[in-house]
Amino acid sequence: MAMTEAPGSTKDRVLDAALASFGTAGYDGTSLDALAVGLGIRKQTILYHFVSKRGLLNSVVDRCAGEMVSALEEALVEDQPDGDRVEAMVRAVFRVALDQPVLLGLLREVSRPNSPGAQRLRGHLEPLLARARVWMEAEMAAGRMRRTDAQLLLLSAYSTVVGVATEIEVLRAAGVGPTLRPVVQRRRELLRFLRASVDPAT
Amino acid sequence: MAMTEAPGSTKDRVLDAALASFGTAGYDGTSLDALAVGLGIRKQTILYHFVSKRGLLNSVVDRCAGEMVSALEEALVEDQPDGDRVEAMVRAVFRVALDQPVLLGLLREVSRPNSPGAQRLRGHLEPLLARARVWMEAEMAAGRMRRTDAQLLLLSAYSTVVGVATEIEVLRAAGVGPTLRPVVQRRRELLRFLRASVDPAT
DNA sequence: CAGGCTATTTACCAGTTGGTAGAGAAGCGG
DNA sequence: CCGCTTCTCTACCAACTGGTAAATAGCCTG
Repeated sequence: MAMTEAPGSTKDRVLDAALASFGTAGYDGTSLDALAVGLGIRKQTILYHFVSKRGLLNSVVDRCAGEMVSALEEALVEDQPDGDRVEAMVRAVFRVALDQPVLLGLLREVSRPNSPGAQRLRGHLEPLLARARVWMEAEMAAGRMRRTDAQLLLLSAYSTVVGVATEIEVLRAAGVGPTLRPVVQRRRELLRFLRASVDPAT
Repeated sequence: MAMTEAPGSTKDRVLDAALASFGTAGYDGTSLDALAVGLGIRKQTILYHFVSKRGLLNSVVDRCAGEMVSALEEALVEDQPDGDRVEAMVRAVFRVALDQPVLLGLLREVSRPNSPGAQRLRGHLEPLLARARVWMEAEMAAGRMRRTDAQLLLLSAYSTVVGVATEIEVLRAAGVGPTLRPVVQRRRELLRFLRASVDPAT
């Protein structure tokens, strides 16, 4: 039995390095040779575990999407009876984003239209989005939420989060430094925006 | 004298194709050979005009940044005395984004941290941002705008616009089709957000 | 028509890419 | 000790990468 793989295993180390490279240099900008050299192993070892470069990307996407989804589900489960669900989810996403900035980089890279892995990512997120949409529509029907296009609203929130990745990097490039502050401000803005879009009053 | 180059010239056709490819496939995902074949010319013709692949990217970035900047400046010039400057600029950006979606793709590609061309793009936009920052700070001092961090606010707006690129593509991938509607809704949201951030009343 | 300039071509290259084939090596159950 | 599986390695390759050198053709000017 293979199990989920020990954290220090070769396979896992490859996944970590691949995530970092895909997230910063992109898929095409990542070379299996360079990846292997950085890990002190041979390229063929990577191919043994993941069959192909594409397979490696798929595995990376799977793992990241898994982390993201479970973080979101935790946030929903531990939710107080009628506490602000939206806030809980936003906080969960931003927590992940701060713990692992590279993950946002990957998300952005993979959100590109014809990007390999885009379809796979969608496969992971779609059920979650569907649940959210259903919930929102129920809230609207009950009058607890302003009538609006749920899908578009979710998409806006999604692209805002992805935008944060860009933002952090642009800030760093502009010499502002990897401060926590802009991210926190951004989260506050996103929350305000969502509340405004959702508030039943007008 | 070379002038600005006729629209049908080889050089210009290369620029168009390069913009499309850089914006969708990315820099590393673009091959000079493929570009040339698509244009029915030889790769060396491209290198003759732009010296290197990097040079080609620089030219593409220059042209796009130029279009964007002049669109923004037009929007500011034709501005009514104290009409909503913010709205005029947002509308200008979205108009460009709708006219040439690929341009947003390039913007996103080039907004990546270590991306080649990121620095060059910044060189183009920096003076514009500096002007905006100065103007905003003057507004704040005069009490016509709520006190906030101008740079961070501008950055948020910027990453939102870049996010729209992602959004359009994700929508299309989700089968929603290249409707105008989500973009319009997004623009309305951005405007609402900016006004909320700017309104002197708390 | 000579001479230079611009534009495009053919020919070629060294380095890198992702990927295949097969050999060892290490561990384990019988 | 054997055979089996799992893992990592060496050796190799065809295709493609961006880029150089040089030949060719058209065009305008003198």
